[in-house]
Amino acid sequence: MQSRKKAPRFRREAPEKRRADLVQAAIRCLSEGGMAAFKMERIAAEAGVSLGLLPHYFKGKNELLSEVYRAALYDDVNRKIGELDDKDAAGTPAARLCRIVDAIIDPDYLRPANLTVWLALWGEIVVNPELRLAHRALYRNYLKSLAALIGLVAEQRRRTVNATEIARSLQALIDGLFLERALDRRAVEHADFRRASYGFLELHLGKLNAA
Amino acid sequence: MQSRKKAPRFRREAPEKRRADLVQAAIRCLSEGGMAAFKMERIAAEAGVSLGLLPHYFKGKNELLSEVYRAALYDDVNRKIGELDDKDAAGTPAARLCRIVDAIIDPDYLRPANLTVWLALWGEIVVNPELRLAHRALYRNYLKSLAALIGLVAEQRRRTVNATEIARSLQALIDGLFLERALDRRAVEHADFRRASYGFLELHLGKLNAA
DNA sequence: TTCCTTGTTGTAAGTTTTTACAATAAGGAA
DNA sequence: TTCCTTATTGTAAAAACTTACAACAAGGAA
Repeated sequence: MQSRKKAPRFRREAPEKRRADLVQAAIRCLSEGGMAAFKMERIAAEAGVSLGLLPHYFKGKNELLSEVYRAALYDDVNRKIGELDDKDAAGTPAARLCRIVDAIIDPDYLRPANLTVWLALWGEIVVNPELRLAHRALYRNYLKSLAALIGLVAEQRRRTVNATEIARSLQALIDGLFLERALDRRAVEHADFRRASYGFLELHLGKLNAA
Repeated sequence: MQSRKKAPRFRREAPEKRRADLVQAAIRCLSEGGMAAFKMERIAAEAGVSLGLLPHYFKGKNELLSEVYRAALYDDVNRKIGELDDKDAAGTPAARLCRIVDAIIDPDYLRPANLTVWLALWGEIVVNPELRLAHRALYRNYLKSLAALIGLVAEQRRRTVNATEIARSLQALIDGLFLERALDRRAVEHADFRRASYGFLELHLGKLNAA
């Protein structure tokens, strides 16, 4: 009676995959409803599993939140740092800088839904000492690498600039526009990000060959 | 026996004053612990009243949050709009612009604790349709006024600029630095705000006589 | 096929937080 | 002073949420 073979009531997943799925589901919840939507039951539903599975994978809400931070911000920023610090990277420093800027203002990355996640995490980072320390170390590292590359471009062009300050202001400008976009989707187009960020950089470094 | 006159167990306040006090207490909670600290009992304690008083003044948590939004952001931005739109304001347009910029980067205003409140409210605005609509109307209005003043300065100086874009980028730059400061208090000094904002404006409008 | 490991479920207990309300008393009015 | 209005309290019911756990079953191993 093969046709009577009952369908399994649930699917057993490899722990690593399930864990990653749960984190992704949590991120989706954050992007839809901010911290208010970061509820165990909702996350389980979003992942298509029962509530009872969560404590099996995460000791508590806080551990899940840390994992979300790691998956959403940490890995992302670290990828940029990796690219920034890649000494064997192809192209001139200016070309590498353009690649990084393009990555930072990637349209897919600047989705308002994505900023909803950032806002929620920032709101937590500011208030959670553990996350705050981790984030500071990460972010300083990132800005340092960005500043180093900017300094390299300036050096090649025989320009004297405050690379640290330019890097910080560039990131601030982009974050600020990102925020405006999240609060008012139609307020900022992707082209605005390009004009603002490249415009700002070129004021200090001269023409960059943006793609 | 006058000396035996028992001390009152509580003080009766005028409803308007008590209401305002409660909202201020809520803001203080937000600034200390973000949305996680936006709890009825904690707010009552912060205001020095009993938990039971809150439902007497606010139909629910959401109503209190709206009041907080009004008190913390709405009034604040409206004050700036009022100053921006004041046709009888003293001084040249450039001087007025400097006054506004100084107000935006007021050290007292840029306290990290204050940004904690903004972060919490932004996180809510993004997710709460009612707040979002209110905030958009308010903010567009603000940027429009700021752009108008910038346009006026440019006109006087016979410069052709995209005032709307400059206004938006200026605010984005400041917001972004504000955010960095909140996440890492020592990362951005007040002088950095001055240099960044005036530097940015002067690139487009020429020298401004910052105080 | 049968067995065994462990991922998964359902439920319920425990905890925190919000909301409701009857009783109390502050403070002005008469 | 006495009375009256209503701001305020204390408590408890209700709701929302997290955590714990015993029982079940998927799916690979033998």
